[in-house]
Amino acid sequence: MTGVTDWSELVLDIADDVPPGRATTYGLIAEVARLRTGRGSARRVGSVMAREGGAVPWWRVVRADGTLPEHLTARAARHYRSEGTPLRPGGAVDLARALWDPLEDSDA
DNA sequence: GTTATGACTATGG
DNA sequence: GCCATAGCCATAA
Repeated sequence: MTGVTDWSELVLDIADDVPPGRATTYGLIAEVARLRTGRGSARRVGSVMAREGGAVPWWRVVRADGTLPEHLTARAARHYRSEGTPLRPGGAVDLARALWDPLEDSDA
């Protein structure tokens, strides 16, 4: 068991597990959170990240299309470059190569 | 109680 | 590819 008590803590815990050079999506985190707590939505994940995302590698959590909101792209791009995250033209994360599935890794 | 809002997503034109 | 719409669900006013 994880010892996680709050829903938001679970989201942050998953985000913290994303390995460098990879990324996951709001939707996937929401899916895992829903399996483990019975509720959750991508929108809710975004709310948590907006509030407490500063405590985790937030740039590894992207939208379903690999992008982030405009105000975060510049900062995220710097991290991607230093981590070697595969990108697509335009600066979005290349999810075809970089996607990390929390469901796959969650058995650990 | 209802409305508006948000680091979302899927679908259809 | 872009834009609009509809679902989504917790929070704040």
